[in-house]
Amino acid sequence: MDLNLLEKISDFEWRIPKHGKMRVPGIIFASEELILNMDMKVYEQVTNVAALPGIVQGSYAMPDAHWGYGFPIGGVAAFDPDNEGVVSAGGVGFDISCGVRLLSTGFKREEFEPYKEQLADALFAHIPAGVGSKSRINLTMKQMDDMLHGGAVWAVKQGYGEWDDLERIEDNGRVEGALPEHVSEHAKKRQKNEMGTLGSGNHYLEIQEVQTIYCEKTAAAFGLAQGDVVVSIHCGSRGLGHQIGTDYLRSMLIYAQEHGIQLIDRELACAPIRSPMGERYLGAMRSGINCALANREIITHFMREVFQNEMPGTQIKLIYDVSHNTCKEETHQVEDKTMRLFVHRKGATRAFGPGHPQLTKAFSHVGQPVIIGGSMGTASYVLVGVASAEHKSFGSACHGAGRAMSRHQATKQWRGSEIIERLAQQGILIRSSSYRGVAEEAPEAYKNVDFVVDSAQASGLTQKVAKLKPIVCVKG
DNA sequence: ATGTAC
Repeated sequence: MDLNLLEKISDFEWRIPKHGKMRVPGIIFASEELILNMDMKVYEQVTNVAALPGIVQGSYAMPDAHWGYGFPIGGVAAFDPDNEGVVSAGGVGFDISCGVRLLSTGFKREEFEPYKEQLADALFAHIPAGVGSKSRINLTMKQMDDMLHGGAVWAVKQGYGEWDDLERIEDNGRVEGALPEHVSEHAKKRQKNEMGTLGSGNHYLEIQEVQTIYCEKTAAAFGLAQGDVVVSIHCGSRGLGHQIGTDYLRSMLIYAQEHGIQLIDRELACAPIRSPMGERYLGAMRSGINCALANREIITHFMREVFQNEMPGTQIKLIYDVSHNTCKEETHQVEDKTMRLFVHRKGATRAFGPGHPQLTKAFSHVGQPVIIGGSMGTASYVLVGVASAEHKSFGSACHGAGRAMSRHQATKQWRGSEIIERLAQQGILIRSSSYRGVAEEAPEAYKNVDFVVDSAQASGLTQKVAKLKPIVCVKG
């Protein structure tokens, strides 16, 4: 991206001044180096989003931003429902409520070391992963609707997961306002036997070691100490979310045509929040969120079964579960006004600071855990929400490393088998059904997650708590 | 991300 197009606010905050059809400025939170390496497409997409009806305050890009469908991945935008505000399927993303959860195993690295090979094999055997992976759970259409209403709460009621998990999931494991009747039959059929599956792409289940602690007090509040063995699960709403995105993108395009709405980019198809189309999408999207929350809960259950078999007596506790592809109705302060807004976070994590009324008791005094999934074989981070993010980004932070290179380009440059061998030499075990998938996820195909997280902290969006180093990675 | 193109 050309720095000459931006106004520098600080070393880590840059403004795209309002021009053309923009209703608000664009703001990119990143170091000069990250911005120089960002695609011009990010500039275009942040600018296009700024022109959507009802957008409030700014169109934001996080330090991990890259080119996405319509909205950039790493994009945050909030809309006023009472002033023409819209909801956009491309603004949520196709993998609705894709997210990461972090769990503690109670083991230290030295205790775990002798078990790592057998755990890697058992997890890979027990948890379905890869393109089109199928589950041993097969839901009826009635059960699908119950799941879409109930999210992780439904999963726990079915015997997958533990009751104590729920208060450690965003929205306590289930969002209100899901309307499964607005999810197509086709979407539900695709998902019937995909509950508890990892999927492919950048999704994974990883066993990690807490390598560095940046803030002892917050780490202790989260239940993390140096040398602890933890598990991260990164996945979303699988075929269901994707089908909802596909269905509503088409419907929103037709809606725009019928209502004479001019779209700068067809990929930004959207509908007013206060319209039948907007309400139907929101109801379907919330069903997608519940599906992803249930999916991560079921995968957690399968993972706990594996630990129970291989290391009997293990108690695995959920630390937190965040989503990073959502649109949520939230209360925010805009200048001196309190507003109800619909906040799109696409490849961006909610990051509420201490004292935020939506946080559960466990985190109300310390701030929300923000879990950053790094790329395969590289570090992940645990961050904490800070109050300053509230007025900067509607309480949002980055979500991962962010791609630096397309999947196609990555497969031309690396071979999966070589990457697995190289990581094995570093003591990192990869288990995957697809060499091509591994090549697409080569560490070098991503931005440096350290730089992304440092930028997020320096720009006042979040604070570092801990750095996690991979030990075992089960990939799709 | 995705039954990696209806």
